[in-house]
Amino acid sequence: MPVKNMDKARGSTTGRPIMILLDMLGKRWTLRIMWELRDRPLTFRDLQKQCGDISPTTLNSRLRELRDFEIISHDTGGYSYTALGAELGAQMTELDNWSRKWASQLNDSQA
Amino acid sequence: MPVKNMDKARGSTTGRPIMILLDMLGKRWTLRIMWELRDRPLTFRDLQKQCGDISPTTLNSRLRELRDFEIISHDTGGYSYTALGAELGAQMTELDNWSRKWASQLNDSQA
DNA sequence: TCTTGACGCTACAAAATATGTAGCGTATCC
DNA sequence: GGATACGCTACATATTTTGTAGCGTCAAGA
Repeated sequence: MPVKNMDKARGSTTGRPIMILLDMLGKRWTLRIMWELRDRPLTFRDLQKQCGDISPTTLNSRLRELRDFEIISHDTGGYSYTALGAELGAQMTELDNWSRKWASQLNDSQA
Repeated sequence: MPVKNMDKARGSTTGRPIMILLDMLGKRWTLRIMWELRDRPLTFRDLQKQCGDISPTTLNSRLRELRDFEIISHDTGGYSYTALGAELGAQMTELDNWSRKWASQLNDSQA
């Protein structure tokens, strides 16, 4: 089942939600932005600082996409997850857990 | 705790595992490749077909990175997850579940 | 043995995407 | 009204990705 207003997603002609999601998350900085928002709202400038060397052009373009898809929203407190976005944000924590395990195993195999 | 041989990750100077992971997954096609491998091994050419219009240059570069990080391996059957990679692959299923919920909610809010 | 097919790639110029710096317009606080 | 923080936009440069072509290896079949 294709999704409305998701037609222009980069890598997908099917319109399948997972393809649209993978396409969006696969753009540079998108996952990082989701990660940085994991436990508090951040302003545009906060995000620039947290992400180090992201350009404002790119940051704005990612934030717009995340807003269009209702994963984040913007109000006076800054940018933060929507209710549904928070569930995706929770996956960031899973990735963090996995990455720690991964790092220790890689160190072992190189010891 | 920085990770050995992860120094050249694009977006991160810290060497923190999560940063390296987000950086890798944030490159175009990496998530898609992980997704396509979710329930069977695929050859290089299978992956090209499944991914539609990925260029062999990019595919090779992503596969190399995933192999270097021991997330996938390559043998006579094709490319497939390592044991640890499979745990990351399982997250792909979570993303799929989330994306379906997301799609139906987006459709509602646009109805 | 010759050919056909699949395999995993590499080369390289062109196109798309991201960067870095500068700075604009608005609002708020003193 | 001067200083500060806000969310951006402009635009030339740099990096990344694409698309097409094709190479070298191997194994099966005629």
